[in-house]
Amino acid sequence: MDTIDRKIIALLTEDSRRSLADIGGSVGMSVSAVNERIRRMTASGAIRRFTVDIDPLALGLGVLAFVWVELAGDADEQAFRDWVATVPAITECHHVTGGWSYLTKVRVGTLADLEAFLGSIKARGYLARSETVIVLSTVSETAVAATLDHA
Amino acid sequence: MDTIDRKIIALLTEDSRRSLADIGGSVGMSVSAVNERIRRMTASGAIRRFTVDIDPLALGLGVLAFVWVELAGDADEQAFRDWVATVPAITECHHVTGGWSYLTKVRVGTLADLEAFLGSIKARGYLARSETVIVLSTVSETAVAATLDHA
DNA sequence: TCTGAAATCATACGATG
DNA sequence: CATCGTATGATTTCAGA
Repeated sequence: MDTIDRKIIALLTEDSRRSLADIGGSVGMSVSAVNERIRRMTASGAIRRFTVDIDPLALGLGVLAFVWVELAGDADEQAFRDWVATVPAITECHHVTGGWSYLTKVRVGTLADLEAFLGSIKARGYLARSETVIVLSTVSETAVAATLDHA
Repeated sequence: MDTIDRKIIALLTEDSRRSLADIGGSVGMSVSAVNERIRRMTASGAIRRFTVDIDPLALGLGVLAFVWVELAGDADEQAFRDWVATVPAITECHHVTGGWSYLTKVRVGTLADLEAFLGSIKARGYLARSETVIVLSTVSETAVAATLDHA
């Protein structure tokens, strides 16, 4: 993972449909060298996958919220984690420091959907308490490799 | 945006390097029809871009934190938003309901970097107060279109 | 890592329902 | 108007050095 790899990642992050020739021109390398580097980064897991960035609104997911969760004392933590992975509305779930156990990021279509979602967590008995913060607007939401200097 | 469009999005989210022929086989359509649909969704903004999903660790970004921000009473809110967009460490920034003004998601290499980052916010005079929550582990972090049923 | 050939693919176009 | 089949130019892939 050298400077050239990082530059390739930055270029692919911008547009992963760029041709190998195009990328090669930007980093001063041949098509096959670039191809080999991408293959290696994909194999090592540095590049997790080639994907598309979708506008949530296009999928009818106009409501974004963060839900803080404190698990009930008798809750099965592993069962909670397994369940989280199966719920489409939960796009992120992090185990965090501070007064709460988990922070989840939730995307749903309407506030009614959000209410239903919160109800389903409660119904499963995972919750000791929770707090929901609704996003009014998003200032920025960028990929991890937006730039090359991250000092 | 019908069922077939959503299926195409789901397939591209999994692997955007799939060939049009492959996708066409999955949705029962010709190469040209699939191509036209992808072109249309890209033009309309439903597909924002083709990109790669990068492992933050591969870029040396091993520390993830959420920072709650309450802007100072005399802070220039637009200046804050503009500044946020220029800081590589800030991967997300949302205007939220509740006791805080903004929730930011921050990725840095080390806790020292995190400390430096917090210092730079303070130095700019934006803050009335802030609270930092550090992520211990991430249970899930999926794309928005992971499935087709989001009811 | 490069060059060059071979295979695969995306794209454009006219036709069809 | 969306979809299709075909032709063509571009692109990825793979061999050998």
